[in-house]
Amino acid sequence: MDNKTIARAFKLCGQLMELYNENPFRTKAMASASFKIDKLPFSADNASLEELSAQQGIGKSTAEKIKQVITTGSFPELDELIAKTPVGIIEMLKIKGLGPKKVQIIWNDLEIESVGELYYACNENRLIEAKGFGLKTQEDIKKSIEFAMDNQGWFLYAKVLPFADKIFSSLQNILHANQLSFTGEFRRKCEVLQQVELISDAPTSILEEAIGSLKFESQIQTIDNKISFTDENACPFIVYSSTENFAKDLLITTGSSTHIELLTSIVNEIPHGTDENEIYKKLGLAYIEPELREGLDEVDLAKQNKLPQLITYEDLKGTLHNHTTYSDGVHSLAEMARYSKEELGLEYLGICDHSKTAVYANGLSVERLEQQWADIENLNSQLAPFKIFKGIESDILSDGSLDYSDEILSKFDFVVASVHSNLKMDEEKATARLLKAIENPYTTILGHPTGRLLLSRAGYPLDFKKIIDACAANKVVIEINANPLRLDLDWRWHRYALEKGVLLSINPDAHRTEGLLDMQYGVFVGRKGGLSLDKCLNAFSLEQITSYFNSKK
DNA sequence: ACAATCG
DNA sequence: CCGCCGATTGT
Repeated sequence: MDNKTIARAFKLCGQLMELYNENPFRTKAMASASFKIDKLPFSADNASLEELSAQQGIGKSTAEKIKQVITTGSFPELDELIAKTPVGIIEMLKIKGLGPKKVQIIWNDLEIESVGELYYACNENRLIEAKGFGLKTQEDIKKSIEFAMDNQGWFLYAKVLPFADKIFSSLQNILHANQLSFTGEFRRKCEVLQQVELISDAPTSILEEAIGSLKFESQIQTIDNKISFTDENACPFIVYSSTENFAKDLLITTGSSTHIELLTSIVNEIPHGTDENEIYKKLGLAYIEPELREGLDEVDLAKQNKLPQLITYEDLKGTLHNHTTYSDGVHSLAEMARYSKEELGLEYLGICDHSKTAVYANGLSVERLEQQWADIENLNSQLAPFKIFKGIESDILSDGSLDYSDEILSKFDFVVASVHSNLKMDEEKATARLLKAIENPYTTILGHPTGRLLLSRAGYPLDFKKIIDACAANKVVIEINANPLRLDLDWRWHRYALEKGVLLSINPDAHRTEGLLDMQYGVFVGRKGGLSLDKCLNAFSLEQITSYFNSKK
């Protein structure tokens, strides 16, 4: 179990305690325990009680509760609170704009106990009757509920990946005599998906037996050649039996419906073949990587044999945009650097802690910046030829300006500019704000352009063409934020950016050493977008990127 | 710390 | 009716 999941249990406990007006000191302690667990520099899963309680702010009783969460998923106090609370009330706490105080009013005064009822109340204009609620809040809550409803049944790729891999390897062990492959959205590496699909050339009866032998709580259903069940996140899994022609069925189930339509506009019936390569060849096309089979321009490109050579994880030579304990990261500068150099074999590391306005994230004052620079220079002499670049994740302030004076900005090797505050903007305002930041001569990279959090928060609307055109004109690189919750810039805009000559950068936005591994997710969506290594800033060698940064100055 | 909202 | 304070929520 990861620290985030444990932290969530403590957070919920704190919120429920507040909902029932329990002792505010105990409530605060619970909330701070949650924060603390989230920021632990090691996995609580394999830490001892002593190690845990040695942490500032975690006592013996919290340490014991942590262990209980790891083994049982909860602890007695939380269980009791959950037991006396309707599920709908707990769901409300997850809606943006609703905290314990507001939910208490909704429950007690309006006697609403489910998110569905709450939605009706918004539509009937009844929410404004409650104290603390007005028209604006009602609209925000309504939008939040609608966003949540739209995302029902969708799952984060990264969240289902571990379970999908587990199923795959278990099945492969049993079905070693047969072929087995992921297919569908999962094989296309879609950032969010509705189901994980697999396909095998084993007959249904054998597949059924193999799946049955895995240990599942969920029910297994078989219809024709499809076997379905759900995983612990309630994500549906479908396994197809393809006894007839594995390669053809794999191809047909992998591509999006538009991709398949484009293929069937070439020939009525997709031909058979020993593998996908041969089938594409029969269609007069170059082999199309699964990630690209979305029905954009890939079929045309394959026809002209102009498909890009897609980037791979191994192509990445360094990593930009990462945090340390100087701001809100959990690992020190030295730990981040050593991990990048020794564990990942990278040539360089860009450090971009938060700028001074991001106080909630411990953003750096000019004094602390200077300390960090000295720290970096010291480490650089120790770790050479490995290089740490002095960067910053500068807030784009409400008026579009950056967060330090030009004099300070000029001292960074590079600057990632991103929006963190005042996210509620219309398209015109958001576009103008970003344009101003892009036109700032010190901006090197535009960070997470839309501010979206997949399945949790919509980004602000943008005129993407204007933004990308401005990046081209001002030679600003656009980030592919590789955090699996962001994956922003969205891959659907990569092609346009690349056509305009804009470079992209796969940035993990890591807040701990393992966060650097998120670059893999960035590579997946970069491949969907058609990114090749020569257009990816952090696929540049140390020498190349050094001269790139210098040429910008 | 700071912004938006509300009474 | 305007604008300030305190509370709530999010970043």
